[in-house]
Amino acid sequence: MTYNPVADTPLEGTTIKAGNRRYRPGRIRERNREKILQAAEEEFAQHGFRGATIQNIAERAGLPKSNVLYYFSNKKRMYSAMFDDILARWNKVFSDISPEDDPAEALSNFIHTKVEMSRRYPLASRLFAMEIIQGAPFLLDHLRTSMREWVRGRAEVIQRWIDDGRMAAVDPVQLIFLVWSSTQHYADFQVQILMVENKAEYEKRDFDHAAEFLTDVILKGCGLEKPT
Amino acid sequence: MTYNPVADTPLEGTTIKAGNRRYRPGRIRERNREKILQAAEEEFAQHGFRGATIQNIAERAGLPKSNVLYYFSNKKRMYSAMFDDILARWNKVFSDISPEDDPAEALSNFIHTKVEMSRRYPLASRLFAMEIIQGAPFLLDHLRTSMREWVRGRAEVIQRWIDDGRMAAVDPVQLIFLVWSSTQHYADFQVQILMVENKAEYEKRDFDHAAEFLTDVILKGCGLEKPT
DNA sequence: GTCTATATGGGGATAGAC
DNA sequence: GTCTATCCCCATATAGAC
Repeated sequence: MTYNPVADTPLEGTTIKAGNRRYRPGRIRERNREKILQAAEEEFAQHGFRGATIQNIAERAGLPKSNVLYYFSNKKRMYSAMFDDILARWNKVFSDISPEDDPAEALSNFIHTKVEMSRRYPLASRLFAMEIIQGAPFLLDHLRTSMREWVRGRAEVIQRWIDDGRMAAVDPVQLIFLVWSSTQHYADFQVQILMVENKAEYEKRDFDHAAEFLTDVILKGCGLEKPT
Repeated sequence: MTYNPVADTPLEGTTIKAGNRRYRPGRIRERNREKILQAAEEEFAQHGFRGATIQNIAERAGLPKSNVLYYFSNKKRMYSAMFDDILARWNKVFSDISPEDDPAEALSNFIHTKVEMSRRYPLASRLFAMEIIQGAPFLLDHLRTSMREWVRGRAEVIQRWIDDGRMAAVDPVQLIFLVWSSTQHYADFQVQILMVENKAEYEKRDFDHAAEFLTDVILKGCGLEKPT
């Protein structure tokens, strides 16, 4: 495999002079990359890594196949780049908890944020689920390092709350799993939920309702009063 | 496509006489079908419909590829047959609820049964999750009919309990989703859970612990006392 | 019943014209 | 930077030998 010096390189913010015109290098590149990553998210989320085809991604993006392979030299790199994108996006939205917080309020926030994520980024959620189900070949390292650390940190905070008698004594790690699973379900199992409820598509209030329900049950289950 | 008169036909329990020996027709067939379906479960669960290959299924089953295609005339039929198998298996294990039951006991049973399913049939759970995430192309009809009816029936029972003041007023359908999502999570996201908890593999007690945790929180969340 | 050989199509990836 | 043509491999599926 020959190394493509242009593909897979991040963008720079500089401008250069070429011929007579001043232009931002990579303007088109930037837009095409975005279109491709968006299309890849759809395709990979629906068919998994092996089931996805570059041809389909190209069609979804409205670009010729070779163009896609020009921007991302191969399928694996495209898949990785997509996850970098998603993880970065998640880190931005992300809200943390600390021992000083009110447990009820913090937990309620956590649930609402996660439900909102399911609403706004259902594809990302499904993609992630798909990757985990497949054995996390690409994300194994992330799970073992960043995610493990994240869970440990949050679990410690919850344990502090319990030790201080501010909530019922439940396993903190299991509690995190419970919030994850119950909230992601609305994105990952969307089709099932819609079919069972006989709906054509989700509305905003469905998510609000789900968030309320989960907050009610989980907080109460942890011996907490719902915050006003 | 020519119709294969042997492939995809169910077995019969009769015996016939051929030449001198009396033998059960399809003994080998039966065993091979099972081996193939087992292998298909692994392969499809890991890679989805499009990502799975017949070659891989054959290797997992320890049979030549053509042999696999002899028993299941094509990929789609093999995929369908596998789901028929799984749904039948689930229906067998399945325990129902009725308005006369004690809510706490019934809900606790439901949770424990589902966790046990995740433990015993993780592949089936992942397969199902994968199919739903992909938009349920094969199971859409099942979701729209059997599953919808099932949920409605159970939701009615739960609503009766609520109307009779035997548990807190929570949305019955959401409650079913909550039990589904939180219990299946242990099968579907196994890799993530193991990585986060820094474990090499699950043990029986992990599932017992999970079931206890979920029963604690969800029952309490529904204003119920845990049954002894 | 079982396996080999093969037809046919599509997939990823590259070379090179424009 | 962009797109066409093409290579090579692997997939499904079938025909037919054993």
